[in-house]
Amino acid sequence: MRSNLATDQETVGAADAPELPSVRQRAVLDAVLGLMVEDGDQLTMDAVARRASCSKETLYKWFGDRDGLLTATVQWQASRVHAGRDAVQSLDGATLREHLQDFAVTWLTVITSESSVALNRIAVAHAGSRKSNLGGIVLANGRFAIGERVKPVLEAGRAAGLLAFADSEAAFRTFFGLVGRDIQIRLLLGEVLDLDGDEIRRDAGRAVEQFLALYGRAEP
Amino acid sequence: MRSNLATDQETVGAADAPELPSVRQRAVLDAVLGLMVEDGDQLTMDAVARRASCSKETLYKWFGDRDGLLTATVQWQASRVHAGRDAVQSLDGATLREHLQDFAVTWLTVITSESSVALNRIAVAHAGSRKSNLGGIVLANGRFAIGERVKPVLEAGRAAGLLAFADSEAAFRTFFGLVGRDIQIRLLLGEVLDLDGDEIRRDAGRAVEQFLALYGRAEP
DNA sequence: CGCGTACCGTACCGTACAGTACGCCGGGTA
DNA sequence: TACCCGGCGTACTGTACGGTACGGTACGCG
Repeated sequence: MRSNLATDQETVGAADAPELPSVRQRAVLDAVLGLMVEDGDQLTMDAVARRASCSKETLYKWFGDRDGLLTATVQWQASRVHAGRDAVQSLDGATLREHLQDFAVTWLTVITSESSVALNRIAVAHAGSRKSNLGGIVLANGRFAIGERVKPVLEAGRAAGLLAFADSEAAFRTFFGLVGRDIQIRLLLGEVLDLDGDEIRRDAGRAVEQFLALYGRAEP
Repeated sequence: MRSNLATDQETVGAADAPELPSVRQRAVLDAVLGLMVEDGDQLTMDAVARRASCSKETLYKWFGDRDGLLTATVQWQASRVHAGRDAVQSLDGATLREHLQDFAVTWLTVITSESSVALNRIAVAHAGSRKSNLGGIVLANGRFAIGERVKPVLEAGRAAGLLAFADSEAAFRTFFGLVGRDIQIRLLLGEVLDLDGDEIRRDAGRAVEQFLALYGRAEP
């Protein structure tokens, strides 16, 4: 069921069928991303077609309509973010810390990236008008995806006697708050923060320490 | 040239001059708010004029252009949020807790309100395109305004030996994160959360306890 | 070779919406 | 009474943009 029999690509990203885009289609989606980042409101179908050197008719054939194109773009961007799902075993305090640090760094890197900011802006704007659930998709691939990856780690930490909490969702949300703080909303509202790698690592470290201070147990 | 009495209202909310709107103008701005909340993208100048029973020409006369109207609306909404600035004196542990609880409840109430969500959506969407700094205004009246109100309390708490921190801005940002967590982004992206008063109070209480666990000092 | 298919480029259509022009009314002033 | 003038309603203009139609080109296949 893979691509490259260059025949009859159907509408991509249409709600249920996540049928991955062909190479050419991915190029189009990258063009969309590029336009979003450069100038959020210059995202017209004409501009996309020009940038991607394809015809509008092809865009409509592949993606149905403008919303379809945006949806496909969101999913394409999402698909290259959550790379690996890591199995958790044998946690000691150091590896727990390490895992959490990793998550925090990853998350901060994502939300401070230009493409994430641009994408979230589009999705937020879209959420205002009903129809076409871009916001839901972004949430599912961002906030909720990371939650589903972190919670098993937290639970493993609890199983190993390193953490104490009743509700892993609540614990995760606290972690989320400690990591993100006001960063995302400030970026979305147009403030320029540019954190470099060091700053992100420092921030992540602080968040992890605070989280462990709240939920950690003295290691046996 | 002009008799500057109750006549001759100039353009409102034009960048520098915060010249507060007249009663009639406030009614217009309320109409804008109403439209925003009801259906974010139905916010056309025609719709506003119809809703407020005024002519478009008047809108343009008063507010210059669409951005001016939006800006004035944001400022109008902001002006009725931060009601009182409370002088801080004689903090003991209980009143510190109480103050923080108050801030947290206020903030959660604001960010979960429909008008705030709608307004932030507009501002975020606007921040994508340059020109007209709606995002900055929202930040200044939201995130930063609350920060400026909380930090003196934190510093008073430190002066009273109840809190320990080096940087009040950093401490506040942690507080902010603990209070807001993922709520605002989820709402902006279209999730429906509707927290009632009880839930907000519980949430606020948890955040305050966590903050004090991180920054509190055993009271002498 | 002719035929179908996939796609590009461009011209085109309809509509929505920001912004403008103008006629009319009602109330304040003399 | 006459006359301003602020503001209402509505009709109008220009344009940007989503979506469609169509001609032209390259390529694979019988």
